[in-house]
Amino acid sequence: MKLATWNVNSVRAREARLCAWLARHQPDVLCLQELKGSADVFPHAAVAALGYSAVLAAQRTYNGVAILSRTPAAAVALGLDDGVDDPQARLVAATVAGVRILSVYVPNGGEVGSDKWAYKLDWLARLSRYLERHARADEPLVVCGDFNIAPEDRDVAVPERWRGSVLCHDDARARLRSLCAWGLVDLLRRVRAEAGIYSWWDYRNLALARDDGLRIDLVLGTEGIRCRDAAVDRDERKGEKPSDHAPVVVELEVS
DNA sequence: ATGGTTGCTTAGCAA
Repeated sequence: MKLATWNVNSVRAREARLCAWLARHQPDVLCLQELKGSADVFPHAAVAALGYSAVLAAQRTYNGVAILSRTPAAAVALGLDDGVDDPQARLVAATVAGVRILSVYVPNGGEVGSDKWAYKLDWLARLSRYLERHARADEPLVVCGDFNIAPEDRDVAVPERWRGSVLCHDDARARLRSLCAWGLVDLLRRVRAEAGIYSWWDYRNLALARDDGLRIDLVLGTEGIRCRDAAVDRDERKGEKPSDHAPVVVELEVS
């Protein structure tokens, strides 16, 4: 199974790029984050013309996640389903070809110490509880998306500058480790150990030209998911009107 | 260095 995850930073602004990318790479599954629009603005017809169907958790203006697949998704579920009154569309789950797939957009967190920061840490704890309630570590499961966390310093071009920030803070990293302790591994790190692999570069300060990036888009998998290959499509960050994130592509084997 | 850029929505917020 070829699976990719991509924060598109508005699906409307990225429709042409999204369709071109799908046609070129033809993944079995593509998880999207930051649709930034209600369900009615999603380009269902355009992706259908390329052979994909999409399921989404969407809202106006902010957030929004989707799972696109060539074989239709089953058992679609939206949100964290924990009784919390939370209008933010940050999780969609579906089963494709026997694999349970979660497309997640973890809160950015604003500034450390802010309300948004508390929401981020709480959201990560709620995601851990979601897995405990709705999933099993001994079944094939992928949790992928924009985690807004660089797991380790090797995932950051200039670790000193980002130390203590919302993307690198120890508390956020600890929540991610807790999530993984349930039974998930960072699949890219099963096949690539080197530093210098990033998935997000700020639009500002010529970050891409200086390769001043962070790897905050992750594909986590249970033991039954083997990763044969993983890479970031850095070229997709270049050219006219790119997202500030590049797609992460993994080749999986399900056992 | 509290800047810088992009997108949504209409000047300000979020990232």
